[in-house]
Amino acid sequence: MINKANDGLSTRIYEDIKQKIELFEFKPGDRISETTLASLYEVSRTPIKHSLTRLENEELIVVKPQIGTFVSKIDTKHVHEFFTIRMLLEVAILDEVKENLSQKTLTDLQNNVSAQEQLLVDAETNEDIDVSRVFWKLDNSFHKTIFRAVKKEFIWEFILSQSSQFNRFRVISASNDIDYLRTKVGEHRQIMEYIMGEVDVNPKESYQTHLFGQLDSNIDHLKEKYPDYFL
Amino acid sequence: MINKANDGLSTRIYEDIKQKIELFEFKPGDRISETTLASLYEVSRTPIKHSLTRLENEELIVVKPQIGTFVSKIDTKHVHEFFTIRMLLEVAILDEVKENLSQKTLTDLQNNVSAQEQLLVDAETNEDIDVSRVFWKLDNSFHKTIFRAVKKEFIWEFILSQSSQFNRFRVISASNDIDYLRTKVGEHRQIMEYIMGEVDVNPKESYQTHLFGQLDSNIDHLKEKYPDYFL
DNA sequence: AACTTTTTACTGGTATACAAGTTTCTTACT
DNA sequence: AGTAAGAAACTTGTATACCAGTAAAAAGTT
Repeated sequence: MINKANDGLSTRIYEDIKQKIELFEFKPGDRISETTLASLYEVSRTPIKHSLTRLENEELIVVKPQIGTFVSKIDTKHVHEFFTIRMLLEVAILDEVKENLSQKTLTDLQNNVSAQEQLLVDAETNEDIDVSRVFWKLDNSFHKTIFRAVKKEFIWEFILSQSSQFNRFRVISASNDIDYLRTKVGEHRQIMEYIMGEVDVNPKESYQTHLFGQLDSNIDHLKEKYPDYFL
Repeated sequence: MINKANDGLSTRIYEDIKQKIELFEFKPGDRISETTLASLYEVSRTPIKHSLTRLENEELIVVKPQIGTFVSKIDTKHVHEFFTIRMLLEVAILDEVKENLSQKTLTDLQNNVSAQEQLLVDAETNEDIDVSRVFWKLDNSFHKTIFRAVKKEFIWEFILSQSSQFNRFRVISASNDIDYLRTKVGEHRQIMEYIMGEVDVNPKESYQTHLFGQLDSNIDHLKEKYPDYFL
């Protein structure tokens, strides 16, 4: 293998494998041996092992010595916990956002939510658009805007850095269940209206009631549909 | 989120190096080459590299290809951000704790805070006791109790798993500044009294005011004392 | 046929040799 | 002495060979 002055042969491989896992090209439970990957990428086992170590730390794979390396199954308990932490952090800053609401933040949020709602309408009549991909891009932007409004983007960055496990869950959720997206959009509108002072009820309550209920029923539904993907 | 991993050679080495870094046996900025470590532990570079990869993911070391491997300097921005997230999560559940306060939780917290306050008294008259070590053990127990009270221990476990960077800061803080500990104990009593309903003021406000101020002045003080340890 | 033993192929863990880039010291020249 | 070119001593990155343990297929035994 030619060495092309890279600071990142193993980094590129790491990112590629990670993407394959998150897009279910490598499915939960799949065996991915070091030698197989080495011949796939036409490198030796060394950079592969380096990549796998990082993926193991993110719990996207499980290495069983002398037995094999496997794509980890999705731990729904972890998904639920991640979701809880993410919710707590966001709700925790909402009042601060409300107090420091700038015009720019407001229009950003309004435009974003409008785009989300329009996407749902378009999805009804047009099968072609990649609803999932577009939605999660808007979703990411929505939440980042909120944290940026109080100069705490780092919290959102932190959440993203911990979301490897959740990402897979998100992919199979959104791609098949438009009702799930509808609930998320409703949630976003609710958050925005709370920030704008149009409603007084703290979103934390509704999170805890029907939104977590929605998450749990979604988990149950996906467990039936893809029983092999879950722990 | 904690990686249990295999209890193998490289895992033991990983934990040993990690401890050496957190206890400043390997100081921020120190060069720790793979070959040096290999001869130190009397193994080859392979398991060393495996360990270093994991430490690199936790940002406890920085690897510069073809140049060297260095113990990372403490990023005070990260410490501040970590502290913010930790505070937000804890404050976010306080009201829930207050509503579901059990007798056991209450006595656990009271005993814990009493032990902390007694420790401060003892520290005045007895130079021998390892104040730092005892305090942080009590501190850990205090916070874990709070999260357990609402069946959310996983949040505290999550916080701990992200605390590598913060741990080093904690070590040099506590070992030299009893005033810092005094503030922390006061903070703990305040949290407990809020949960007990004895005071109505939400601890979030006091966090934001003098406790974060205390943190910042502590950072400044440590930066003067150990200029080489910080970024 | 059913059970036990042995072989074989595969796995990740480790040690080692070499490649490629950086730094530092040495050497040669002015 | 001062400067610049060059050799030598580092560094981590990668490839490869071998080790130890697992598991399943193959062979032997009853």
